[in-house]
Amino acid sequence: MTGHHRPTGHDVAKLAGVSQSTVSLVFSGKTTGRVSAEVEERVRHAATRLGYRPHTSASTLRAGRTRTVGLLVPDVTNPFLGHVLRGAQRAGRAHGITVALIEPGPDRDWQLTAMSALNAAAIDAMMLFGIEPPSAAPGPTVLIEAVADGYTSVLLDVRQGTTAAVGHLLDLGHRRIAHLGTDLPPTTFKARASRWRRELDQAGLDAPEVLAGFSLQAARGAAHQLLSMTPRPTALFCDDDLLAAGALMAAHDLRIPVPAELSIIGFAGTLLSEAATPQLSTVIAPAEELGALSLQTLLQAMDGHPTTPRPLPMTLVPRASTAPPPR
Amino acid sequence: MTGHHRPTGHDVAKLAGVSQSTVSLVFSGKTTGRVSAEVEERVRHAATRLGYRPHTSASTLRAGRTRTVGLLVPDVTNPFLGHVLRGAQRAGRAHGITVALIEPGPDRDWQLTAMSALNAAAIDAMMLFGIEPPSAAPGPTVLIEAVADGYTSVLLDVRQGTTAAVGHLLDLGHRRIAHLGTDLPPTTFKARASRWRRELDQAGLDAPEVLAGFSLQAARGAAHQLLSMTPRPTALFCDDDLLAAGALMAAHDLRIPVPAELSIIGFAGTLLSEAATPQLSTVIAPAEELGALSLQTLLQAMDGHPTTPRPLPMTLVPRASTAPPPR
DNA sequence: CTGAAAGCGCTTACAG
DNA sequence: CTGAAAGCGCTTACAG
Repeated sequence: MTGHHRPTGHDVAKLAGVSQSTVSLVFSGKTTGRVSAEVEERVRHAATRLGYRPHTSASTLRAGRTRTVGLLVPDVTNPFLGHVLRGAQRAGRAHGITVALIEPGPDRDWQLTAMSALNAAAIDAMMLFGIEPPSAAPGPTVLIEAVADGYTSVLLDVRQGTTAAVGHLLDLGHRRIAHLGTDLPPTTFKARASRWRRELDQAGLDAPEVLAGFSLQAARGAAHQLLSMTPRPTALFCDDDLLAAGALMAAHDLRIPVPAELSIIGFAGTLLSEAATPQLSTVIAPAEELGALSLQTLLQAMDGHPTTPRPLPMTLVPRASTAPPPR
Repeated sequence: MTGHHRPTGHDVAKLAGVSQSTVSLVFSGKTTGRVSAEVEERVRHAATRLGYRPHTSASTLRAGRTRTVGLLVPDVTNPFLGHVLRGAQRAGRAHGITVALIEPGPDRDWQLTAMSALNAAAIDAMMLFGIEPPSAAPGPTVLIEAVADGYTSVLLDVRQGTTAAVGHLLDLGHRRIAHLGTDLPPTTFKARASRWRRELDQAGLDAPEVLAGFSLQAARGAAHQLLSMTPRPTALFCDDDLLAAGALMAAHDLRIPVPAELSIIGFAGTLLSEAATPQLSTVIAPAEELGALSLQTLLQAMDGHPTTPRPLPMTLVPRASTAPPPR
């Protein structure tokens, strides 16, 4: 808190009997063929004694890189997000990269403001999750679970996940499998809708679809709509566990027993699906892996070796909310 | 991505026909009595034309402050956390402060490493949430929902919240109100336990207590224990909504109808309490307010005006998981 | 293998 | 009210 001015590279150099440049070389890991092992050892020893750590801002200013990337999201309270962030942070740690979580706020201008964090040199690059990208990327950018012209994407295999979910319901014998979707912009939601439709078509079936806002209450309302149709759907394929939880509430409201008279399946595999009663069948997304892969993909792009990783597979987890339809 | 080197204060100065110092003055808001309104206007205009933004690292290096504070937490997937972070970020925005979310990782050394982020000048100060503080603070620090010698704390009024929860159950007529607690270190959990005990004592009652790890499955197991006691508790006071959700699972396992034969009340007011079936009665913590207040308290401490705000009141929300005991 | 030196873009006394 | 100048702590050619 007080006193001792923070040790600098000069202080270390003096103690080790070398120049400040040498200290810098040691700490930036550019030591091979430049600094002898013995000198490096002496420098590290001196640094430890003084409690020296390179000053991030000084190095950023000089080198023009912050070694921080931003993860931009519309809503920091999204339960899925924590896992993605953790995966990205862990992957970043190995490369000395920090991941900053940024919630630009709901309106479009704020989003652009956040993008220009890049300009302000606060971050070197960014990952967008649930945020619509500007028409031209202001810097190295990766989209998570979304696709847009001119951008690199890291994706879940949502089509495969949807097929697994709908297939599970078909296997159980359901014929009226409605879709409780959401109208959020990211392409991931469109993919669920179109794949659901395709699966029904292939089975020669049809069923209604309702799009709801991304909240418990919105989903509850939308599920009420679906469940008051005649004939009533016997199963609900929901775009997210949150929506499935809302559907569960609606079923409860209407005294429709789950799974005896109604099967509900979610998507994502968040805590919500586990905590629900009955526990929700769902399709688990490998969230940490998604975060880690996004970060790695971003680093590759920054190194000038852009790659497009293949979509990550999702895993069907049948639990207590799905069963054969009543007859 | 390409080209145009980033505009600097010099570029703006040249365009506006002033010196770089003047540009700096304008952007650090130290303009009163130093720069005329007319010149300020000219500078801002030029800056807008060039898309100039001050370089954070340069200003950090020179001024010795990053204007970033860290929010350190043991688990970024905690559903309560998002709201705290959002409150802190919003409050920070008004002061030009950025809040960085940092998960040091489970083991003690990492925690110390994270603390020394302060030394690395990445953050000016920090807020600890669910993290045990080192014996001496390495810099300006505020504890959220915890108390320790030599530290400033920002607290929820957990005692009042506990009294509200237990009182609610007493009012409904319950006499065997067990406690499903957790053994996490932060003092907030001890406060719940002792206040629960006091409320029972005052009513001349006694009841069992089990401490569980902070997870759905641990809570489920602990609730099994409580619910297999004779006589069986008619109500469960749970330290958190997550634990209450686990208790709900246990009741479901044992075919004990909630709330007809068992009342369950949670703590926190997260999405989980709303999404549960039946919806959980709980005591809502003002999470965003907690985050905002923590940040303000931290800023005050950094300005040399430490204050200890009074604990934030919690709000009882009776929902569908509590009812009079069976007779 | 090692060091002297320039300079990244700001902030802040200081002089006028 | 405005400007010239020093310097924050690094990185990185460059010279030896």
